[in-house]
Amino acid sequence: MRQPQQDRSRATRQRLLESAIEALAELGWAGSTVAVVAERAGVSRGAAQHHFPTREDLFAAAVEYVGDARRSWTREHSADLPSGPERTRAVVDLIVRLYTGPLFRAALHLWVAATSDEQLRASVVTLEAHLGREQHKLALELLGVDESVPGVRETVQATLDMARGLGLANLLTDDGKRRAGIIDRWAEILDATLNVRT
Amino acid sequence: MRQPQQDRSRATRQRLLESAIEALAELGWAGSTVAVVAERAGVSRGAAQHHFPTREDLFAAAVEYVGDARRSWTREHSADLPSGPERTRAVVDLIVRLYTGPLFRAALHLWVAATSDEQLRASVVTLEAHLGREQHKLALELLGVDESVPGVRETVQATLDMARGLGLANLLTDDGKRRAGIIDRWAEILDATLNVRT
DNA sequence: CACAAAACAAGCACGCGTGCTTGCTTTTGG
DNA sequence: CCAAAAGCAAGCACGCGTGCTTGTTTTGTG
Repeated sequence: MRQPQQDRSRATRQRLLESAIEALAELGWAGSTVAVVAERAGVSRGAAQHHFPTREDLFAAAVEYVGDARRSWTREHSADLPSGPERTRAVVDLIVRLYTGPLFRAALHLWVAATSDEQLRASVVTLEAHLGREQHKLALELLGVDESVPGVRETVQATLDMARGLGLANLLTDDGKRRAGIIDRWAEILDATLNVRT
Repeated sequence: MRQPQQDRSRATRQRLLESAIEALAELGWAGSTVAVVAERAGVSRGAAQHHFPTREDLFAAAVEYVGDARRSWTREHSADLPSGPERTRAVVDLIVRLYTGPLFRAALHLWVAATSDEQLRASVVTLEAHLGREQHKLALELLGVDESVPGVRETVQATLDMARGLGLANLLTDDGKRRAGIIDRWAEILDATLNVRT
């Protein structure tokens, strides 16, 4: 891919991608028609097809895009975290919010769609492998714990998996209050389990 | 619904439902065409349509069916659990297996499909509300803990949510070894956190 | 200023899944 | 034993989404 001289083209492509993940989160895989995505982006179907010849191409790019978006969201929000005793709770909350936002919804639709689409599956598993490792490292860092201590690795992974599960539970019904209690409790458990911070 | 005099009809309906959730787990929502389901059940499309006039009717019934199946699966497997110190680990393993089997895969496809289908959504949320409560009560019972103790409720719910998350992670890639370590660790944490058993 | 290439718009044909209709077979009840 | 009803098979029409082709506008360059 060479550098597009037209900013307009870039902007259109960008909007197409944003509309794609937006539609994915709202309407699901089957509902995210190229026509729908194009309409949301404010361009014609032909224009969308110009940028992404086939539907597969569009959503393959969308996979990358949603990965980047989740990455930057995490980076953005992990900046301002308290450092006192309530840090653990804040970190858990951040992680859970990562898995309950619209980006995760889009990613979830991508996952299940990838179940029955070989092409998509390949894109998604490689992305999720990278992303998963990154999130794990970030969680270690934010919690200020050492992975070499036995049990820590599994505990952190369990935290991430629990966050995924909470996100899943939040799919159909708003789960806010139940979630808050669980986050509180889990933060307590984490502090009691791997309290090796200064 | 009156009692069907023909066993044959009942059997056909049964096979239709089983094929539906089987197709759901393997091919996903969009791939589970009524033609596909009918073919898997060994009946014609018209026969399927005779039992379930519309596709919605078929999968509405499938929602009930997968709920019953998960219920009976749990009941069936919760019978033979050890009672020694390794019971906690066995219980956690059982719960996680409930969320990693084909039944959960089918349910997951149902969930995400229900995201963009109002009819289906209604069926799924009511089912999941009941089922969730049941699983929670069962988990309390199997673990032998008292919900009135503060924190216990949240901890058990966290366990269920983590199981959901593990099931989700198991969607695209086989996750067996990683899962085993997390289950071990989780059982340790549970024992340390809510050890009120004799 | 002109020309070429890219971006974009609009329309068309094909495949496919659903729902309906028609005809046949088997079972149930009088 | 016969008629009515239910179970079941096969075919058809409609809607819709995708991919392709053609035509128009905009952008960058000699």
